[in-house]
Amino acid sequence: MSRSSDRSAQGETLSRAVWDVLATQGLERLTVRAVATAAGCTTGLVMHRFPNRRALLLHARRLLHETTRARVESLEAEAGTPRDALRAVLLQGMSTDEQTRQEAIVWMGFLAAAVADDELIAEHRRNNRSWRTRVERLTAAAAPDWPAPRVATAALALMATAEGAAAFGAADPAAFPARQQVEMLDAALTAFGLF
Amino acid sequence: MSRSSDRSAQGETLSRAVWDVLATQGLERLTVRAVATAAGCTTGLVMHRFPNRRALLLHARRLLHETTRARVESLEAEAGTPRDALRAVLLQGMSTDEQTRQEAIVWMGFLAAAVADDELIAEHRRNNRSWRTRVERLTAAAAPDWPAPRVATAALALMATAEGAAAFGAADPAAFPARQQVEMLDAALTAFGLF
DNA sequence: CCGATTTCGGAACGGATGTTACCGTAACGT
DNA sequence: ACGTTACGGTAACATCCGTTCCGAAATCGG
Repeated sequence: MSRSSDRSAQGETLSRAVWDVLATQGLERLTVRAVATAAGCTTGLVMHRFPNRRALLLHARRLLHETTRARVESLEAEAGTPRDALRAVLLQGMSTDEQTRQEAIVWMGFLAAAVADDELIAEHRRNNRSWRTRVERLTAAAAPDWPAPRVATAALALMATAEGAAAFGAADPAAFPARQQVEMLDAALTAFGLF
Repeated sequence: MSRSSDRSAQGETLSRAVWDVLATQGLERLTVRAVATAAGCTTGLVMHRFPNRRALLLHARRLLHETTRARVESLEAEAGTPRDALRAVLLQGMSTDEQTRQEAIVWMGFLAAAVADDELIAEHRRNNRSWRTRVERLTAAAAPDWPAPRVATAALALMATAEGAAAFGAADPAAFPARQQVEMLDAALTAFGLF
């Protein structure tokens, strides 16, 4: 990494390195040295950008949320109908290609790391609740005449379905290929009357 | 741990200690010493029972699968109807009480550990595929007149829903209490015409 | 162009980790 | 009762970890 005064760009590079290590080597090998190597710098730079390892992870976690939020909002804007928006937003959270599969692995890594980290678990809960609010809003838009409790239950079921599919596809892509995940999502949307 | 010649019981005690540490301290603190402390013994015993740390984790992973398999078969036997069996079996895989919530956390820990461990990921895939076969069988029994593809898709959706609910409830039990998870499962079963 | 200041590499340190070797001791056969 | 054996605790080892520190290099102000 060449010398640069753009600190936020460095934070992003390092966060990407965190994702890289998490996706390819797992949480157990997510060391400051491994992140530095993946970013092409030394531990010195990492520890000058972040006060400690936990802050590095927390920043990477936040940037992951911000990145997916931006992608989701873009998908939502591009969608023609509310039902298309709901489907597209749920689909991007599953393991349907190498990109989303790696994100699912990274997601799991952060979740496992959050067990022993108050700030990480708080961050996860904040983000996941905002994710839930979004899915509920999209579900309500896709079924405008539903009462709120029905919307909430269906939204929760769809969230859980996508999350589970992401985990399955991430851990065993051969057994849960993209096509099956898509068919499953469409079957769920159809079953709930949202497709 | 008092001296005992029952090696398999020790293996079970140590595996339980692995689950304990995984549930309360997370994968990052899952060290041989932490396991020994949780089991009330020293590292010496641990390393006499298992050739290395990986073998310890693998054994604990296998025992977890065996334990849940036994519980699931018991639930299946006790159920009055195929639909009750399907519902009960799915429900035990979610985070509806402290017991199952901890299991979900442990499950995630093993999954995160499997990223960097060939044997663990192979074990996970084996177990998860057998789990899938079971849910498909239960779904077929609950809807005898469905064609196989429909059974497979619905079973996958239900598995994913339960898995996602387990993850949500494990990470944020306040936001995803047992009642909401049960309502969600029942809504999904109803939507698929299996309740 | 030069001194001051920031930025970063890289060595170093204390501590933790997986693993090994060793030693006391309880259990067991004779 | 006694020697053997297996078992488990203890300590040590090499390595790796997060973090600190200092010097060098780059950048900036004049």
